[in-house]
Amino acid sequence: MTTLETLIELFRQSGRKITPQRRTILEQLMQGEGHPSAEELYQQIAATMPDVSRATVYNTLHELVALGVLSEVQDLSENRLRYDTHTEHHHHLFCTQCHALVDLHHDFESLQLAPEETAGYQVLKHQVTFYGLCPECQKHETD
Amino acid sequence: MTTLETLIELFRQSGRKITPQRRTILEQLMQGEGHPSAEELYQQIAATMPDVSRATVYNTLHELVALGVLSEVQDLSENRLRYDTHTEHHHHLFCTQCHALVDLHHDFESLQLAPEETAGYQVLKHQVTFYGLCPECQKHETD
DNA sequence: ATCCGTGCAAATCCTTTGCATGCTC
DNA sequence: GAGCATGCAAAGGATTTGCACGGAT
Repeated sequence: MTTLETLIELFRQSGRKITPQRRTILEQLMQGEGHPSAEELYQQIAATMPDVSRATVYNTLHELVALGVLSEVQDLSENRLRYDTHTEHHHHLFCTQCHALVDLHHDFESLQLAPEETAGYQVLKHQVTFYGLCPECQKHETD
Repeated sequence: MTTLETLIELFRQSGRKITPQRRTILEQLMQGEGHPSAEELYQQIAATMPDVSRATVYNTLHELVALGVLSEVQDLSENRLRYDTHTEHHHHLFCTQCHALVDLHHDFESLQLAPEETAGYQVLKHQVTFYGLCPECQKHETD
């Protein structure tokens, strides 16, 4: 997780301008807990800043992804993108039924590939996704 | 990988009907190598069966996912779904620049979660994604 | 003063849906 | 023959784009 100040500094240093809209978007992202979609974020921003444009929200999200401080995850159930502020190394628990997504912090040390396995890729990081049923969906399993 | 015959049998046993369209779609999926999107698949089918409807392709893909013989994977660059016929246990190599996706068969034995780490999830399987640069994008890195 | 960022609205792309017809079982 | 699958076209939803105006540096 990055702090708001760091983000603003990052924007400035990359020649981008800090506008009230962007500041609000960054604040919302930093204080949020989950993996918001662009629309959800837009709704939150619009609550305090009624005239924001969806285009501005999308635009800012793309900037953040380009800066590497935000990552996109696909939401298969809703068929849209969600955004994750945890760009540091972490993993996911994914419910195959309701598609809920939970962050998981755990260090798997043994995930190295032999050079001949990488298909020529220069591997920079990895992520493990565990698939299964979340507590809620396990309850409904008995139906 | 499943065989065409197995799939057809699976359709029949689940009370679904086998139509020429579905047969063609299954054939294309089985003989393809990559991770096609619905549209790419539609184009391939349309080459030999000009009147197929996109709706039929989407419909059949959903049936296959429901039957568990096909899995959806995210394509962040094009913002659409891709389909993977390899539902058996395997992993992915993903290029963060061009978003190319390569299958990787390797058994990581030590990927177990302690009960208290699972957030109540009943974990059924896991997948490791390695992020990095594919050979092509490494070449362009020197620009 | 210079540009970049914004809002608006239209456009685009992927995917879903409704309905009448046709085909599998 | 019964009921599901199909094709078509329109609808829906997420995201992108063009453009003139306004604000940050």
